[in-house]
Amino acid sequence: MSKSNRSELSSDPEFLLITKALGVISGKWRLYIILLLGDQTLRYRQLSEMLPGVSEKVLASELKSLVALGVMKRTAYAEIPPRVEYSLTRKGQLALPILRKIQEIGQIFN
Amino acid sequence: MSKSNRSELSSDPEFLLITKALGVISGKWRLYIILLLGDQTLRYRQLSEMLPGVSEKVLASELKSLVALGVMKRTAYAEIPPRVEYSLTRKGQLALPILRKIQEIGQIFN
DNA sequence: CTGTATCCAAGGAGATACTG
DNA sequence: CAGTATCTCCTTGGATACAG
Repeated sequence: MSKSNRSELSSDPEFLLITKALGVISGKWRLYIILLLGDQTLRYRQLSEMLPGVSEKVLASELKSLVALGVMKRTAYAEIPPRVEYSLTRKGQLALPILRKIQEIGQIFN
Repeated sequence: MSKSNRSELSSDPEFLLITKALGVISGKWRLYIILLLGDQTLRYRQLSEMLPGVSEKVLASELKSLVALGVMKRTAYAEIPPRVEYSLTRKGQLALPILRKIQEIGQIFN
């Protein structure tokens, strides 16, 4: 990383990229949820069961954020009872290999 | 990521790795600071000048955390005025290529 | 020069009850 | 089944003054 002195970090393109990336992965559960989904398609209930200890409110808002960020897509079926499925978007799948690499960082510092 | 149902996520080794990794990179400035340092050795003042808008308290506590995590090492010289140099540890250098990759995630979601 | 000590505000995360 | 709505913390990040 080379740096020319700017008066504001917010005008540094690299800083903006890093901030964007952190938006995708940071949060206590966010990265874990993405890796958990992986290449699968899962229903809300399935995700919820795979995340014991994560409250409804937290899971729902994380999923909503991930959809807004363009990481996941949400597909709702007009059935009763309701069925909603989550899967990674194309962008999410593109990022997946790098996201998996992040676990290696955990290994290095163990 | 395959999941067997455990009652607690905290007993899932993958969750622990991810949490550890997040500890290294998450925080508004942490990842940026690591990449900024890169292969160089820099003094406190140099880092401070490269991070306009980051207060002394925040920079100092981030550096302290990074040292505690084993990402950076701190070398103090018994001189007047004091001189302190920061550089990546071996582990930090090991992680560096992956950390750089994280910027690509920012690119994907731009 | 290289940091600490305080105090404060804002947002993230959690518990619980309720709804379409 | 798939979420919202509230209400509470708790932690992170920031401003500023001070210290070794």
